[in-house]
Amino acid sequence: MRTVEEQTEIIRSAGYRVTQSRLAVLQVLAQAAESLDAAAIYDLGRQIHPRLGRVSVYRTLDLLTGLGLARHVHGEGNCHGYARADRPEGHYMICQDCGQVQEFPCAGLDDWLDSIGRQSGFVIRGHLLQLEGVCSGCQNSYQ
Amino acid sequence: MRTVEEQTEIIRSAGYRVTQSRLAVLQVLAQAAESLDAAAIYDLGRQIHPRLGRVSVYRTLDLLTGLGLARHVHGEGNCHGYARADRPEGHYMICQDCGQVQEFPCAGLDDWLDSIGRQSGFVIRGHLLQLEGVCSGCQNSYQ
DNA sequence: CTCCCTGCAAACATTTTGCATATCA
DNA sequence: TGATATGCAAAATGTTTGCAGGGAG
Repeated sequence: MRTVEEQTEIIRSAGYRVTQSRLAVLQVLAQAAESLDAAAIYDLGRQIHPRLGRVSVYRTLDLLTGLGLARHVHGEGNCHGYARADRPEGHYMICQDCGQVQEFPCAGLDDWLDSIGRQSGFVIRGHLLQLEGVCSGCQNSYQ
Repeated sequence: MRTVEEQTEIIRSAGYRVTQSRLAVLQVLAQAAESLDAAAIYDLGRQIHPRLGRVSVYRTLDLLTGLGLARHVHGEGNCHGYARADRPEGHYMICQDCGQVQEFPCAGLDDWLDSIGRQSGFVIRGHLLQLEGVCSGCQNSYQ
């Protein structure tokens, strides 16, 4: 889990400025366990930086996505969500109850994908594996 | 691969009417190998049924999705795409070259998902596995 | 001090709703 | 024939662009 300071250093060393707007979006994504859409990031970001504009949210999300600090979360429910990206993209679990996005161990997946590719004749260049279910925290809260 | 006739029978037996608009959308999805967004379905559908309206495209896609005859295709490129659905949803491959969407054999996936659930404490209720790559047809055309 | 980045407003694109009419069963 | 589904128009929603001013380096 990268700190916000480490993230700002990535922005700076890529030649971009570290601004109030960008910091606000970074902090919102860092604090939120669940994935958020642009509107939610805007609302939460205004609590940190009241002058934040919608436009900067979109532009910042593009920037962060390009730098690998954020990523899209797709799916039936939240098609336009964004979450911070710390690890290799492509695998995550979304809790249907609390909306939290978490990574999961993916040992063995690449081997399985290789065999799928061989069977189907498809050259696999990338994948998106998203699980939906209930996280351990929400399971406990039902007791 | 269900025929359009079989699909219309599913619509009819679910208590819905088989209309020109719904037929046009069905035929567009049946003819298109790749996933299409609402605008593309509208354009192509008008060639079949010129009086087709945008609204009916949206409403028909909702209906077909509910009946399991169509499904959303998400992903970085085409986040709002729709494709016909013939088999259990959740697994498909998208060709980065021609845009074709195809199913792939998913033997062993459920076992793997079970082990992921056990390791992570996550109760897995559904999954979305989307592979991106090059289909065998497009590989051949490079030769 | 300079240029990048911002926020506002407006343009633009996409999806949903209201309602009178057409059409399927 | 009667209820469902349609298409138009307009509203609502979500995203992008133009531009003058502000803030990071």
